[in-house]
Amino acid sequence: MTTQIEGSVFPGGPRTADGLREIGGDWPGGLPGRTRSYATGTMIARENWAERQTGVLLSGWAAASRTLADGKIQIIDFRLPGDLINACGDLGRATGSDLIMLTEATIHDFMRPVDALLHQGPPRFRTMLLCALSRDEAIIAERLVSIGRRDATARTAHLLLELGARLRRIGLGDGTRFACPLTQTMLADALGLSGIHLNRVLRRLRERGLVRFHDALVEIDDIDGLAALAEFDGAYLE
Amino acid sequence: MTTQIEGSVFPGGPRTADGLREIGGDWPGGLPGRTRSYATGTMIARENWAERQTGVLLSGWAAASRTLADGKIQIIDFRLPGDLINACGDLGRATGSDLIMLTEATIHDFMRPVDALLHQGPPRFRTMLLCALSRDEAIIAERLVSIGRRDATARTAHLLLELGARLRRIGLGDGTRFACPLTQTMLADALGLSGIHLNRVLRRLRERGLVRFHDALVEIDDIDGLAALAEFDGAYLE
DNA sequence: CGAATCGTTGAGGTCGCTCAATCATAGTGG
DNA sequence: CCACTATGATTGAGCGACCTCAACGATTCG
Repeated sequence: MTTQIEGSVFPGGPRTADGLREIGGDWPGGLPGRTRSYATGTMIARENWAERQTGVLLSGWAAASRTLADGKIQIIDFRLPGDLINACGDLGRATGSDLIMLTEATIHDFMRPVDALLHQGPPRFRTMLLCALSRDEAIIAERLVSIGRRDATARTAHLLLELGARLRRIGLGDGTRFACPLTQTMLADALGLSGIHLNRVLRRLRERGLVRFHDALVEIDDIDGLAALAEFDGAYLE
Repeated sequence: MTTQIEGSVFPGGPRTADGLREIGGDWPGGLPGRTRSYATGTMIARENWAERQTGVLLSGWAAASRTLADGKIQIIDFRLPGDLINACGDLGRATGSDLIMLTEATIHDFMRPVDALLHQGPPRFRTMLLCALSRDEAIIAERLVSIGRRDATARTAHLLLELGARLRRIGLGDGTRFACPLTQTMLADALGLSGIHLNRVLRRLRERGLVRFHDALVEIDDIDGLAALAEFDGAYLE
């Protein structure tokens, strides 16, 4: 599955996010820190976030999630290349969610408390940190609206459109066709649905000619129809 | 209703949040900006967030919310005294939610783009801004988990416990008994439930001896039972 | 081939929704 | 003082979106 994502759909596509380049460009001495790879399925539990774990996801997909006592899982947000990881881990609060690698992934850790980064890093970094945090919040808020007040169909459509738009911004696809290494169960866990029901929702969306999701590939056939169904407005993604 | 909150339940309680004092303490010249009052029900639509509207809620309750095309409302978060308002309004992204005053409220605007505050303000302010943002995100994420994966009863219990804990931190109540100027409909809109169903949920919680909500007052009778039911852990509130 | 994972479909149950009515309280104008 | 209205809480009845349990097919991998 990972191979599919990394290799076949966008063979020469960029593997590095714009956001990362921006950070690196202004940073004295380039990009200090340590880059590490993680295998698919690696989980960093929320108790294990050390203060130096503020970093950037360079490649691959990950998910911030929570697991409840009865085993139910809620994926809070998917992390795509360029997204900050654990932006505020050492400010005194528990991070609150686990991070699970959904593909092979590489993460660049800045190796410093985020507080030091904030005060000693270049001004541009401060702005970026603020931007990244506020975007995270906007994304989560939008998901909250979806889960709280949209039905399963609109909710699903909305998430697929969001993923397409986010991937397009980092050069992975054109917003209508993109590699998506998620299982239906994972998608359901992000949407607050059961996997079985999501399966039926996807079938209906497919039968209506709106979007197909198969073989780790999302193909949006009617982006206007889908956006209308979901009331999707990508402004919150900047 | 507002009088009830302001006057009777916690007659001498602090009206100013700790967080605000912290900001003011380090700020050169005290607390520059402008303080304005708003009447109950005043709404600042998300299109109207000007860049200078970054500020702090000094008193009263407000709600960040979204209204969908069919009229359904989702309250994304309640804003309590000390909470930042529109922390990232001028960073290029639409704020994404309306702000509605749920009581008479006063907001202190810093009257500068948040970017200027970030770079020119005291270092302590940068840290606070980051803390405030990450806390907002944690709160919203926790609500997302609730709405996505907890049933209506646990969801309701969780929110009431959260409100109690947040209010306690700013000196409004002891976590088990606090003024709450919300209607059941508002509570329902924050929880992704219908008002009618929330009413039944509240009745069941009352009959089980866990919590009572009446006359703009929440009284938690069995905080341990309620926390167990909701799997509540207040660590995400710092 | 056996095991594991994922997707797909059917059947039935339930949680939470919608529609509708009633009651309580407060405010308003005559 | 009393209609009249508006808002919010409460309860009943019926329905539907979504869940759970269960089975089965397809694919991959050791």
